Amino acid sequence: MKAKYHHGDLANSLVSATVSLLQTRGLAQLSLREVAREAGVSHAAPAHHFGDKAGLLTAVAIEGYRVLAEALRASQTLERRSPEQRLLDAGFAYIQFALSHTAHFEVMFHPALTHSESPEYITASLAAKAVLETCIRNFLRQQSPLEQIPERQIQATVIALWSQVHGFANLWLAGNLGDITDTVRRDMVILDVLASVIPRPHQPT
Amino acid sequence: MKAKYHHGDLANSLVSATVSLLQTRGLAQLSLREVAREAGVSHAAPAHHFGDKAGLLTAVAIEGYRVLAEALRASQTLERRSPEQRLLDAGFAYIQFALSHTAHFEVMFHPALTHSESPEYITASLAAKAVLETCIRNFLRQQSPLEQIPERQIQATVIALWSQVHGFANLWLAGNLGDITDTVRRDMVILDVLASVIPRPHQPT
DNA sequence: AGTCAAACTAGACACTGTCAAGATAAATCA
DNA sequence: TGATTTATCTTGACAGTGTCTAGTTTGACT
Repeated sequence: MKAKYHHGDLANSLVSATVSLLQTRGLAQLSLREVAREAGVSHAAPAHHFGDKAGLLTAVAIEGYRVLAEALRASQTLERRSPEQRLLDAGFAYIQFALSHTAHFEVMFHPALTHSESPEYITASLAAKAVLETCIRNFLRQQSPLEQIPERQIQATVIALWSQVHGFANLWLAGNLGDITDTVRRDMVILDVLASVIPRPHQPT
Repeated sequence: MKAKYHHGDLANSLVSATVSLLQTRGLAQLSLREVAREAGVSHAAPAHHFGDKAGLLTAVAIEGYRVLAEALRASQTLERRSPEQRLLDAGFAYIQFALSHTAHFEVMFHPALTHSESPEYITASLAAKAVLETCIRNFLRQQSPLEQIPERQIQATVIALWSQVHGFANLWLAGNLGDITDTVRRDMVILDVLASVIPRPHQPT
């Protein structure tokens, strides 16, 4: 806040300003110069810290992956929950994150906007995915504790459930589920949808 | 192709050029001026036909919805298919469309890029969604022909299945399913995932 | 043939991302 | 402490962008 030459924590301030502007103006209207203006620095300051626009958005995405991973972890700490409930909790947390952190979410899943090959990005991304996978593995293990589930089927389930919640969030954010605006009904729809996709005791194909 | 002053079919040519450039350079690098260059006209020609950049992308999105609707319809014309197979056909067609028309798909589901409130857009969008919904309704009807399925559950199923294939396509395009690069295994994964989400005979919760 | 509207061009403006060079403050070290 | 080095940030410039206005060309219609 102080108007010194050396800001002190400019990098973080720029990320915050970016997220803020993404939420208000949207991705298409975002400009490095406006971010700089919002943070009260010169127009070239962001480039110094992040290299280029993609670098700044990379920082946003990494922050997003960390928040998502933490939200997924926190969703599993409730007590006295059945395996199904735990899985629902994870899916619900994923969707909650997407809908409440639209700026992060959008950037996270558009690798063309970021330096998605950078080590920090890959690390953060894989870490979040690992938490998600653990949730599903725990569910499968508790659901059929005796028999060995083939790895192939586990992977398919991970992809299926991830696709489910991810697609739901995307369609919601894109306005394709627009009939349901009421906030009360919204939670019910999410639960309905999530509940309908929990794998039943599996029959081999 | 003729270098006349009046191009004759410039609007369509511009849409084609846009799709072509989206596939090669990507959304972030797309510029109206390059589209104009690609089509061999002046830099302001696109604006005349489509108003602004969003207008041009709106035309791309509408074209996408039409192609998608047609692909879904075509997927249901195979003979001697079980209800489950028909549903798989529809889901498979949706994913095939997304992966083979990435430019359209990306624009279709980012309403901020387009004039998504325009009548033609809404019409095309709803038409495609209606085809998708019909596929799922047919499946549900044939799966349990005697009992009445509550509309609420039908809607939840539509959202669930749509989310599934949509999320799968998105994750795939974003590179989050990157472990699977082999084309042969790719189809198997898609089928695995799709098969794992077909609703079993439903038990009330 | 003459008129008019549509199709397209030409030029301008403010804005953008990025680069090079300079200014300033902090940190390091004698 | 004082000098120097280093990271931080500014300034100015450049090509490229979307869009606006005014003009030019063409085809169609009476």
